[in-house]
Amino acid sequence: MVNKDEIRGSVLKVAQEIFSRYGFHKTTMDDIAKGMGKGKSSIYYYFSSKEDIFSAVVEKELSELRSKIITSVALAMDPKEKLKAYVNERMQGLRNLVNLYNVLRTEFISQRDFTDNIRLKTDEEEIRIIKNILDEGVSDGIFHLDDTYLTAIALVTALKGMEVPLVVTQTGENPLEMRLDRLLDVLFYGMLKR
Amino acid sequence: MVNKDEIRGSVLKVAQEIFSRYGFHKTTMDDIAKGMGKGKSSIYYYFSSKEDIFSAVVEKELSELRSKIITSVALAMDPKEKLKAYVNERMQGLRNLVNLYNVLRTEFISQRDFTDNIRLKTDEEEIRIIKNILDEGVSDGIFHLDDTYLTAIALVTALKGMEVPLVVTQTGENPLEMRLDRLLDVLFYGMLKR
DNA sequence: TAATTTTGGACCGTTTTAGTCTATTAGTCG
DNA sequence: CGACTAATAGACTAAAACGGTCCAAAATTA
Repeated sequence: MVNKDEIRGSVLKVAQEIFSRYGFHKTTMDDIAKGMGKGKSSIYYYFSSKEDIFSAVVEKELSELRSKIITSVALAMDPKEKLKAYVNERMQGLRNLVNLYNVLRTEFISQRDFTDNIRLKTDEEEIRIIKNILDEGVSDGIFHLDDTYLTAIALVTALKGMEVPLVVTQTGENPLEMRLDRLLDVLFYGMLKR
Repeated sequence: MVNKDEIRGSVLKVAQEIFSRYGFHKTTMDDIAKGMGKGKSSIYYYFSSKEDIFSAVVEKELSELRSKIITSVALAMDPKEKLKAYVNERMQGLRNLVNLYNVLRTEFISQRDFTDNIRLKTDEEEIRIIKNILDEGVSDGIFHLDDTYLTAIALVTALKGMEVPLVVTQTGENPLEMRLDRLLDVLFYGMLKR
């Protein structure tokens, strides 16, 4: 036994690439096995099903983004900087996640349970993180908000809505960044004014 | 009847995009039909088979590249400029063709007849075009060549060989252009030197 | 209205697919 | 070496997806 987790990791690496390229349904277990240079049975030795691999890929991507965001936010000084850091990190991670999100959106429409579970978990976590930042800002007297929870929801919803044009306009200059900056300006204006 | 050829054209447009994204085998007739917002039967009303559509896509792409090259070459003044124009146009068209060529290379290894037919036809046409340019240059006393046919074959072979690294390094700077320029220099040097 | 073009949907035989089973190899430890 | 375990390949199966057909119903044209 070399290292089971290590091989599991490289399976996920291979799978992530193929999944994000071809989508869930067009990716076959044989594709992944071939990408590993092994037989299909070997893959089933490390994972119990195709969905198992896919969930693991999504989870891995999410947790990587999560930890990046957390450290980046922790390093920022005041709440305003933290929020900016959060949005920046999220935008970076977005590019990696876009394909997977896209897969979820386009391919699991008929399998609602699966999608909704992941999306719901993600959304709630994001809302919580942003709400914490906003709360901190409010108690510091920097933000002026009646309801930080609702504001966090609005921000997350806006961010999610922004993913679509990113998918559409993958090449050339990226209009998302500009729009997110504008959004941020508007939000800051709303929060900071009087 | 609106215009049968028009609809055929838009089917090809849709098919070209899906084929070059997913490859031949991973593209289903239902994908193409869905891309057209129609049922599968409608597609079979305009085309007789999946391979029929694929061939038509390749042919269309080739003829577009062909006419571009021809006009560009015709506009150039002397044979040296014509050869340069040819290579430049071919490089441009290459980017559109790369995916399709890639599909042919990677997916039709087991279906030799199909691939060889298309490749052979293409090669012979390219060789003929280049040979004509070289002949013109020789009779004008600009190129010094013993066998323009063999030289044309060498050039086509070289150009074809160049496609592979283009596929591999699609993003960022494109090493192909540099290498083609070098190749052209070398060829010109060989042809022009006393 | 009648004739023709175009379409959706059910359908069919075949191929591909996710997943299983088993036998075999490679590696470890005493 | 020999016994045990980890890891793999490959044949296999049931179910799904696939390319392609058929036909009746729209939609269009005349």
